[in-house]
Amino acid sequence: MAKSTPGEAVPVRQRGVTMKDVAKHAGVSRTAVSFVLSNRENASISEETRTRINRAVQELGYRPNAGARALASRRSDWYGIVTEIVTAPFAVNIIKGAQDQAWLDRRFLLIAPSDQADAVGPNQGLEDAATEKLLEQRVEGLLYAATFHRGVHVPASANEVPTVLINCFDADGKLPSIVPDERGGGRIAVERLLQAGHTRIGVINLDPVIPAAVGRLEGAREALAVAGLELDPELVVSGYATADGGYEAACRILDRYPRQDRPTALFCLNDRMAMGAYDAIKERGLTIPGDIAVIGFDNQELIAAYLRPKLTTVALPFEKMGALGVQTLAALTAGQPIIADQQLVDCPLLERSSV
Amino acid sequence: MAKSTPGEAVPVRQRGVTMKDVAKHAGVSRTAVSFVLSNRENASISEETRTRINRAVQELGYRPNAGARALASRRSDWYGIVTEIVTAPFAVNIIKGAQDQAWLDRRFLLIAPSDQADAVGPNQGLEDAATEKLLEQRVEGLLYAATFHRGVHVPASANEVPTVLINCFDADGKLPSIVPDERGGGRIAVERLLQAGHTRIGVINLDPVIPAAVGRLEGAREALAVAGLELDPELVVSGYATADGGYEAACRILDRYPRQDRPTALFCLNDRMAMGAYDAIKERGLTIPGDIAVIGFDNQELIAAYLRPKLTTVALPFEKMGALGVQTLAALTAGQPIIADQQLVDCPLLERSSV
DNA sequence: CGCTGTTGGTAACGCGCGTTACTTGTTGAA
DNA sequence: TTCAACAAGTAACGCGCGTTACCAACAGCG
Repeated sequence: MAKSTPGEAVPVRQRGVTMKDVAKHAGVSRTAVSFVLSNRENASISEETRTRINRAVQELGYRPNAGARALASRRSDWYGIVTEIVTAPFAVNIIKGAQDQAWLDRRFLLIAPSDQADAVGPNQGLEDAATEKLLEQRVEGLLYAATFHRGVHVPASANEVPTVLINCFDADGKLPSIVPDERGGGRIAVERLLQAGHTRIGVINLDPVIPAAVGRLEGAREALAVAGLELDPELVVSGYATADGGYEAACRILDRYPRQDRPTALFCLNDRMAMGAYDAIKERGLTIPGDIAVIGFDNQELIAAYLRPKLTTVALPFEKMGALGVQTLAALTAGQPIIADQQLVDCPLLERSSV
Repeated sequence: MAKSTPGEAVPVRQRGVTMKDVAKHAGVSRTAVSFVLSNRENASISEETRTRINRAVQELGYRPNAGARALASRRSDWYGIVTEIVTAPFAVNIIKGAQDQAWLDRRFLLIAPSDQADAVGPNQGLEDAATEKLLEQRVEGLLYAATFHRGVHVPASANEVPTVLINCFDADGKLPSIVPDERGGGRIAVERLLQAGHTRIGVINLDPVIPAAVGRLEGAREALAVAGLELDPELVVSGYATADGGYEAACRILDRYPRQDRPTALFCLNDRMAMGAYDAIKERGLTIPGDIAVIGFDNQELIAAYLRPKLTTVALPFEKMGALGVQTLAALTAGQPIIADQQLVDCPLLERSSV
């Protein structure tokens, strides 16, 4: 492999070229090479030897050894992220956002999978396996990312390096976290419906105890209050967070009232349920948004963008949360104090065609 | 941080505990500690000092430094994967499969993002950035993973370490790859429809030139041939690989024939198009699978499992391909010869309710 | 002329660990 | 009693690099 084909344009990389080789080839000391490669300000190297060294680097195809560099400099430029997202990729854009940001900062993001059970539960032992592995790699900071917004307990060893939680928060309230502004999202959704003239709005709710449900519903109430309205408890129905759950909940709401009392809009607290609601509405010969407007939450692209009509929904800012997580971590590792224990990220409204 | 609270049950980890500290604490040489920790067979250490060392490790909360170990032993236990999947997470289960397998093998998978343009195109320069970074980390092997089955060019530097392609293949035909058995998938889909009694089958095709379309269609033809049937070219319509594309294509097929000549089943070459086909069918007052059976491809969970009725489809074996990629890479790095240039992985049929 | 400051480098140490070569103490057989 | 064989460990080197301390040559200045 990597045979030296004569006449090749690309520099032939030899395996195992070290700084020493570069130094010899350039006729200087290894120290000089190190100085040039790390662009030291105060080191005095003449322009001529500098170019000679750079040429040697090119000719030999030298590639720095990140591990050795980390060992000597005592900084790895690595962050670690522990996440169940690899297992349940709903929120994979968190990883994308974090990756991109880390890449921009010239840092490596080590991704370690955690079983969902591990991340939530108090079961010590297995729980720390991923964290432990990351610390063995001498990551300079840790991120924990969850697929859905909730409280978690992180392993104790996370205290050893700066740590930031993404899309979840520390149940013990000690670590900084990045979470979606559920309330703002709920507010903006209902505001949109109000603006379209709807005053009788049905809500298809999630399990009422989870942070997402609590926040989004609270936001909905706020928006109604501003318009001088109240949320009719009868119009709020809960169901399983699935298409079937949404279908059933929508059926209950739609069939409960005579035509003139029927809600003219449905706020579905996630897109999967909206998907089911679509079916219930269409089955009854009603049109979207003509007879019933529908607004979702989550912006699960595969659903929202492909439903017919396309679903207007509130987006969970996964990518932004990932990026912000890395930025916060960078600030922390740079020694800056924690800004806030819980940073809220906007959930923007995505207008499509269902309102 | 990590303050020593007296009376704490958990061992208090001190930052920067090294083997030397462990050795001192146990009253032995650092070499002895190294021998014990790496479980050397031929090293002779008495059972008593062995336990003494292990105790010291516990008490001090020693954690090995993976980087230093890699430097000294000249093996990193790291694989790198370059992928656009982080950007377009459709095939994220490839990463999951690879991760899990690597984790089982006690190896770390470094994930580096590649822009889609980079991975395909011949644009040198930026193209290699991810690969270069990974090689700087001294990964022992490289994986390249694509979101959809196609030919790619990998950067030249990939030659320096064993390399395996996942869900794509080397356009130059030099590197081993893991790809889905599209033809087998097409065959099994049509076999299922034939078995259910359908003989007049419409096909909603993708862009006819991509490997997925070619293979799946070929498989469909094979299955029909076994039953003594031929694929009616008129029944094959292409469209954009979206729900809208599927909707339009399905409309064309459904409206073209009088009722008795209408196909009784649709083979949609991906699930998104099946989603659109559902709408076209329902709009015409037809039922699934009563009037028209539908079978998809890809098993995009968010769609297939939530459509009503749930979509029977052929799964792309992302997770398996990821795992097999790592296994193949492990074999290669262990010095075994390449088994085949292109390993096909089965696409299993997932029975739901649309046939 | 001696002195100081600057330019352009180099020698040498250590990061944390794997590994080889070597030492010491003990046992058993000749 | 002597010597080989083994058990139980240690000293020392080097992996590839960052970094500090040092050195030589030369210019400028009084």
